[in-house]
Amino acid sequence: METAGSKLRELRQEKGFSLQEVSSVIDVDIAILSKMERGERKLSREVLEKLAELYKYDLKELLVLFLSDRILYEIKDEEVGEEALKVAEEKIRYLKTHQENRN
Amino acid sequence: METAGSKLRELRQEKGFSLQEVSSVIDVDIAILSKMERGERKLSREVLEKLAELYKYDLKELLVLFLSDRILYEIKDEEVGEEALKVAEEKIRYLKTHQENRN
DNA sequence: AATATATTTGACAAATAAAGTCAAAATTTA
DNA sequence: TAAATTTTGACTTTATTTGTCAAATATATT
Repeated sequence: METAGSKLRELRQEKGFSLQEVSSVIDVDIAILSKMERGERKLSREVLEKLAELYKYDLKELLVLFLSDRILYEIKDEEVGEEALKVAEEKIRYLKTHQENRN
Repeated sequence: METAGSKLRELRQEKGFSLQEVSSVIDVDIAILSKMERGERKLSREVLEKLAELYKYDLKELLVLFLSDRILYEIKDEEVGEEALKVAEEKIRYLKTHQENRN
């Protein structure tokens, strides 16, 4: 299953970067990068954005993976997970039509 | 929009409980209950379960609200939120068919 | 209006979780 | 097998969450 981390690893390898190289460019510890790519540590939005830029890859596409990973984490072990997803969809549409996304 | 908190407040009022009463029964501080009902503090699963029992209300239904609130929180300000939801749905179906929900 | 009851607010402390650092171990590549 | 790369784990620091409490506010009752 494709995650933001697995996608980032794929991109890094395609570009031929080592973790060390990436680490020094974006100033994030190698160990953390390694863990983020493998999903052992939560990927931060900040790192995601830096890597999208470094790899010249569409940030939105990565964000979709990133957010769907987080959503999945909330519901993966839940019996009612799918239903919760549907309700969340209804709610987000409601928010959009009612412009209640202030601040 | 209905949230787990607003539903719990509604149920409490229907049953005629005060926050104090609920507080002493389930042993959670009044201030926290007040905040949880209004969404100012994250509702915990533990409290949700205790209240479902106290109010004799379907836990699964409350869980759907609870989880959808959490999902919404992840994506509410995101341009690609809806797309992320759809991808999350695909992923959860994938996990279900591949029984990768081990542990 | 005054009192009692109920709820909300905010400041603070305690507990928990997340994020960062580093070196040794393990793995992969040349 | 040596060099380069990646992974692991222990540890520290920082940030977030959770709990506690009393004062402030709001709502009900008499």
